[in-house]
Amino acid sequence: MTDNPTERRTQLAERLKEARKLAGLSQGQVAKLLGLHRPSVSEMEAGNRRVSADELSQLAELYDVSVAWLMGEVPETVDAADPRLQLAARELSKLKPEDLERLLKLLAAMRDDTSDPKEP
Amino acid sequence: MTDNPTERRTQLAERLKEARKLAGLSQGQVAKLLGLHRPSVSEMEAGNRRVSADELSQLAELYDVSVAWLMGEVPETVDAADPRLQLAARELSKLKPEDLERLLKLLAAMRDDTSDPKEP
DNA sequence: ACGGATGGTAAGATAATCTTACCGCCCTGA
DNA sequence: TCAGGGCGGTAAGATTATCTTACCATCCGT
Repeated sequence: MTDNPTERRTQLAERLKEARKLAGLSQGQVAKLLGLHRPSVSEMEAGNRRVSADELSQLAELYDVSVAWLMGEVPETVDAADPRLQLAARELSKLKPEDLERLLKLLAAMRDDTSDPKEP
Repeated sequence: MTDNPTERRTQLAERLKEARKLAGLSQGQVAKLLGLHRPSVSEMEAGNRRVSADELSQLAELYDVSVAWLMGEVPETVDAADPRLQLAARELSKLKPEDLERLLKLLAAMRDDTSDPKEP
C-alpha cells in the first residue's frame, strides 16, 4: 500500500536526497539557501523530521523537480476510461476560470441536494 | 511574487478550505478521517499552522485534488493537468446521464455568453 | 426557543524542531 | 603521513510549535 504514512515519509526522504544530489547541492548549501540549519536537512532526508508545505515547495523549486514527484504522486491525467468524462473535461477546459469556479460550486450543491436520505 | 513564504502559506490555507468545501466535508469530518483534532484543521485553513507533507498528501487525496494545485504550483501542461478540471470531471461522472446532458448544453451556453466582445 | 452541527479561538500540557556541538569518513595537497 | 577542509550523521538541552481540552458564537432545522 502506498498510502501508509511511514512509507510515504520514507519515500519523500529518499526523493529529497536523490533530487538534491541530482541538483548537485550539498546539505549545507541547501540549508543556507532555505534559511535552515544543516541538521534539519539531514533529518529531512533521513525521514526523522517532517517537511512542511512551504519547505516542500521551496525544495522542489531548488531541485528543479515537481512537488508531485517528490511526494510520489501518480502523474494521472484525467481518467481516460470514461468517454463521457473526456467530453466533459474538454468542455470544462474551454471555460473561463471564474465560470469553472461557479460550476464547481454548483456541482457540489447538486450532489448534496440530490443525495439519497440514507447518506450519513 | 508568488514564492513569498507568507503568501504561499496563505494560498495553501485558502485552497485547503476551498477544496474541503468542494468535497462536501466539515472540518470535524476531515479531522477524524486524518486522525487529527478539529482545531488543527481550523488552524491549517487559517494559515496559522504548518501543513506537513504527509498531511498535504492525505488532504489532496481526500479532497480529490492534486498536491500541486493545493500548493499553487503552475500547471506544467495547461492541458488536463489542472486538478480543478479533474475534480469537476469526477463530479460530473456522478451525475445521471440526462443531467450531464443538460449540463453540457449549459456549458456551451456559458462559453458563448460570457465571451469577450471580440469573439465571432 | 431548543438542540445539534459547525467553525473560531484560548491556555496549559505535550511533542516537535532548533541550535550547537562532536563524531567519523573521504579527499587532496603539503 | 598527516593536516586541512568539506561532507554527512547524530546527541542533548533550549526553544518553539503543535496538541488537547474547553468555551464561545453562529447558523439551521425542529
